[in-house]
Amino acid sequence: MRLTTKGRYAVTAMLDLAFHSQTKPVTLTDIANRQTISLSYLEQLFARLRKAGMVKGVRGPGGGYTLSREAHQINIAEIIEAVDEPVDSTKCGGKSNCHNDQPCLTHDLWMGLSDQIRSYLKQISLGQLLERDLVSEVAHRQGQHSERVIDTLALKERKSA
Amino acid sequence: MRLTTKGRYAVTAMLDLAFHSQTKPVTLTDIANRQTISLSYLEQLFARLRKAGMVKGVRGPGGGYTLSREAHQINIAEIIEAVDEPVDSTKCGGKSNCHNDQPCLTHDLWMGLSDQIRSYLKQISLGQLLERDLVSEVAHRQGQHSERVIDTLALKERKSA
DNA sequence: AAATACTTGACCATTTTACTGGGTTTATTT
DNA sequence: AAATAAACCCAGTAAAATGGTCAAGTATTT
Repeated sequence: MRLTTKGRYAVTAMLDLAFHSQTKPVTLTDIANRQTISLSYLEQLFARLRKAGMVKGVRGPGGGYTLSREAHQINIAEIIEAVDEPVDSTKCGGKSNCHNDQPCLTHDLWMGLSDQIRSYLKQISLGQLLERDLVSEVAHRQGQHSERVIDTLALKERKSA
Repeated sequence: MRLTTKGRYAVTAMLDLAFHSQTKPVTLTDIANRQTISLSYLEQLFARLRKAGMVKGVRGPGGGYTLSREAHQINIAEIIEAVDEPVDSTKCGGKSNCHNDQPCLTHDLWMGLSDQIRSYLKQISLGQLLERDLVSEVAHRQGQHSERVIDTLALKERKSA
């Protein structure tokens, strides 16, 4: 499990999509404008998200993207893994001749950590992120009330329309 | 909190150091050989780890590096943060004029996740990683007994001497 | 003094990231 | 039917990060 800006872009875009696609598909152009991510980069990311079966593309005017599952059925780990190239982090490439090499031991220790993080992110759904749990937590960190955060989202929706 | 190969290298090297520096300082050359990391790259990493106060350099013949704290007093999060350039992941650079921008809202949602991961890694010490907890967990995943894993470490120590 | 070992800085190749720009298909709207 | 709006596709590419090299130091111990 790697955590890079790429994964953050993907999660950000999915959050935006989950929030705005309640009624109708959302165009990548809209997401690009709201989140200040380049359109073509979003296309790359969504090509992977689509192949991973997390979003559905609707062509033609009035089209865009929608979640192919409910927001609570999509977890953060799978979003990140969908866009992240699976890097072979072993030196030996997983060859079985590597049983007694110390690099592979420490590598395994690291992988153990990585797995812990993955399973943690697997427990968190897009829906949860949007709902009170983390929103209110963030709001608290910012010394705001969660109503205000929600208002902010609604405000932006109108502004970008 | 980013999780990249750089952080993995640092944790790997610190694990090696913690294990081999029980009695005397360990040279970066030794770590480089055992872990197949380039010496110069290790030098870069350890320069940061030293500035972060996690290791001490001992100059002169017989010198090398030692932990400046006990292995149980060093957590994984601080190792990673020591070598990771703190990337400003906000678009607005944390300016206060950004209160109502949605990029900052989703950014904050992401940061909330990131904080969770950080605090998780903060709970895990180098010492724990070396001891039974995670070693046996890894050994279990590999279908081995932990004795065998420990043996592997000892084996390498002799081999590289 | 000599050997060892850390320090520092400049440099560089490769890979990944993030983006640009050109298409093509599909579906809607007029 | 024509225009249009959108996904979808693909080749290229600039910028950044990664991982590494080289060289000239400085400090310490023997």
